[in-house]
Parts: sequence; structure tokens; C-alpha cells
Amino acid sequence: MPADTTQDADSVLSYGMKLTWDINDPQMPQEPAHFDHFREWPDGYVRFIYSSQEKKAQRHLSGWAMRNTNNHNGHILKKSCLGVVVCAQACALQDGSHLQLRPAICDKARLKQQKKACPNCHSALELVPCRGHSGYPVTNFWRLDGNAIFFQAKGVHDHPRPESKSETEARRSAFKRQMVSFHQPQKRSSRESQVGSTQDCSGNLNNMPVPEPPELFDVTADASFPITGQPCPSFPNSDVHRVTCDLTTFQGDVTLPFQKYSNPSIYLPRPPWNYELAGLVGTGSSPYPTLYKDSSSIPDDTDWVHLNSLQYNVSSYGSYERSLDFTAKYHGWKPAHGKPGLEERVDYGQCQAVTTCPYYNPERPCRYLPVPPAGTQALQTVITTTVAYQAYQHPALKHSDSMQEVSSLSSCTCGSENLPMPIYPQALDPPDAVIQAASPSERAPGKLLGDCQVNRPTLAFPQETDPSRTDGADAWDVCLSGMGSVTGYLDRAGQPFNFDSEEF
DNA sequence: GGCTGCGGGCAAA
DNA sequence: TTTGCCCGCAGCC
Repeated sequence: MPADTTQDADSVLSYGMKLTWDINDPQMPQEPAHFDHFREWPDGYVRFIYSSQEKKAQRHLSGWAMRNTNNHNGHILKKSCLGVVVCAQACALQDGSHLQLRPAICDKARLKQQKKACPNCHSALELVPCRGHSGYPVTNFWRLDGNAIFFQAKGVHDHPRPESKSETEARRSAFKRQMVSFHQPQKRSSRESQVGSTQDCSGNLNNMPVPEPPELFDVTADASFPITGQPCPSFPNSDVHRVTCDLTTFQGDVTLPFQKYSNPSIYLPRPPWNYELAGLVGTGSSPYPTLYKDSSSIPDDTDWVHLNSLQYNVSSYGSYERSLDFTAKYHGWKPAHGKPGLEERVDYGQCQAVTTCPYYNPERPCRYLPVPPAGTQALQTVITTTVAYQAYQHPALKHSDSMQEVSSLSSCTCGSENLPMPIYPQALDPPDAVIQAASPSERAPGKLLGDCQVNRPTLAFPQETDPSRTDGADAWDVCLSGMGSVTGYLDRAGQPFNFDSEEF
């Protein structure tokens, strides 16, 4: 049973998995000695034990769009995944990425959402249901017991990650701000124009200096769609770039792509982005600005560096890569079908191979392969995942052996993306690390690699002996995602980005 | 308006 | 009996 396999793997890393318990147990582990760091994107058959003081756990938050499901048990909150909303035509955005909206939790709102058009191609939107748990949606269970919040997930999400809740909220709030700032000047100009103009005062957007077609605006203007100025959800005070984005750029770099960057662990996988990062790695940019006090702490081992560059892409694979693959499958985009596959759009070289490397085992991603003892994990994981990948000879891999190597490595690292790490709060100091990560002086583009880095089990890589690396995976998953937003935006827009780390 | 939690009720396995 | 799912309601933001 997959759950067993996964649990074996997770038990090495997650405190919650170390203990034997089930969410339905009459008696839960009493007074856990440690707690897991909150994980925004739990995936697989995992269990975590959060502190009852953990705000996000208290709110039963999840990056996935989870809706409440009645399990007729007042002590256990059950939620099921709604999947992700994508463009029915699977249109590619300007940067090659794809639309992945967060389904509205409310049924009514969700129906309304699906009636909207794709902000990019105006095609219909499509809800991709989650079928990761024996054909049913992945379910999450929450249970408060004593000073601990027990979390158990059942199923492996078989769809791309949607926007996280924070992203969606941030985007909406940003949109509202934009609309407010947009209409206020309009009113002023309208009043002014009334003096010597026959222009109607209906506030029609056609009267506005918006260079885009009104219909585009109508679509884009819906708060349910990503908009330009997509804020970095993890950075509530990212008004700097919100402000710099006006309505005239709504259709510019499309909003959507930008949205994607808001969470590297979710969206970075897109080809151009990976490509950029790969280049950054090659230029010597530190992949660990958020994890190491200085670049000198980074092992000089070229393989290590190489691996990290892959690990960056790993995230991609573990999330958006899956998305791409899923989308491709979902819409019959496989190159074999004679249509240009995603990987055929651009020659991204090695990185593209990683980027487009799909996993063709939706039922059991490599991440759920058994995890060997800590000392041998890295190597063995590579081996096993290599085998796994060889099982499916992706067209892109046929081009080069190195590609295959890369894919294998990425798959192995991706495999650990969602593996929970044992969290020992007393041994960490996430805020410091985060602050460091958020330091403007540390905004080296390559730091995004840290996201992947931290999402890997420390035990798997002997190089990671830095005490500061004993942090929790998901704390980084969240925090560094924010960094992804920042760096992503910086990389693309080249604009200064100020924020504070209060949310951390 | 939307999110969230709760709970009644129904259907299928 | 269990599980999944629909629906309505209320509180909250």
C-alpha cells in the first residue's frame, strides 16, 4: 500500500510520522515532545503533529484548495481537495506557463468562477478535480488534541498546485487596491471632462486610457483572476511592486506568469524561469543565500552545485512540472500526439529537459519510493529514481544522456520535496534565517534554489551539516516561496522590491 | 461575497 | 457501517 511506503519514508523525517497514530485513534499521542513545522503543501499519505499554537494549523490552512467535508465526527475536521482550475484550452502564457487558479471553496463561488473566461485566451475555464485518493479527492484530517494539532493526509494530489490561499487573497486585495486607485482618478478626470465633453459618466472603461481591449479588461478585472501587480502573497507589504503595476500592464507580462513566480515551489518550474536559474547557477550565484551566512559556506563540490541547480528544478518537477505534464496529458499535449509539446517550444537544453520532464506515474510519484537509511539516502534515491525514469523514456531524454541524468536527479530531489522534516523548534531559528533571506542585500537571484534545498531532508545530504539547516521544511516552503516571488519579480522586472518579514 | 465550520441527509459500497 | 458528497446555515472577514 502506498501509504505504508510513504509513511516509511516520512517516518524518517517527520516527527508526526515517527509516532504511531491514526487520526481516528481513540487516543492520540499525549504531549508530543516535538512538533512539525507547518506544511502548506502536504502531499501523500503523511501525518504531522503541529503545535496547538501554530496559527496556520489552527486555521486548518492548506495551499491546496480544500473544502470542508462532513464526516459526521465533530472531533475530526475532514477536508477534501477541490483540485485546480485551468484553462480548458491549456493555453500557454507568454512565458510558457499555464494558468492554474485556485478553485473557490464555496460551491456557488466556484460555479461562478468556472463561468469566467481564461484571462489569457478567453477560453473556458476548467476545473480539474482531484482524484488522488483512490479516485476520490485527497482528504486532509485535522484533530485538536491537547496541545497538539494532528494532521493526516490521505492521497496524492494528481493535479497541479493551484494558487495558494495567500496568493489568491493577496491578489484580490491588490486588485481591489488597483481598482480603487484606478477609479478615483477616473472620477476626477470624469468630473473634469464633464465641463467640456459629451463623454458619458458611466465610468465606462472605454473612456479610460487603458490600451487594452475592454473585453480583456473585463475578464482580467475579475478578482478571481490573477492580475498584474500580483503581489507576493508571503509578503503582505509588497506594495512597492503592486504600485508599480498599473492597469495598462494588465495584459503585459500577463499577470498570470507573475502570479506563478510568487511561489517558486509551485510555479518556478516553468521553462523560462528554470532556464534563468540554471544560468544563474552557472554564473556562480549563490543558491543558498537564505541558508548560509555567506556563499563560502556552500560546498565547492561541483557535483553539489550541480545537484542544487537541479534541486531547484526539482521543485518544479514536484509541482509545476507535474502540472505541465498533467496539463499535457489532460489536454492531449503529449508530443507523441503530433502536436508540439511543451518541451518543443523552445530549446532549453539541459534545463529544459528537467523542466519538461514529466512523471508518468501519477499514481505514485517517485517521491514515494522507499527512503533508505539516512547515510545512503541520497545515492540510493538517485539510483531508484533513475530507474524509475528510465522506465519511461521521455522524448526529451532521448536527446542526451545528460538530460536523463538531470531528470533522474531532479526526480530524486523532487521526491523529497514533500517529505516532511522532523522539526525541533527549540533547535531552530527560522525567523533569523528568514530575515536573512529577506535581506535586500541577499537578493541574489539564485537564492531561489534554497527553496528546493530546504525541502530536502537534511539527512540525505552530508553536505548539509550546517546547524542552520535543521529548520523545518515547510516553514521554508512557505517563507522561501515568498522569496521566489521577490526574486522572480526582480529578475523579470528588475525593480527594487521592499518588504518586511513580519509574516514570518 | 467568499471562506469556514457544522451538521442533516442521501446514496453507494 | 463507512465513506463521499450535497446542501443549508451561521459566523466571520
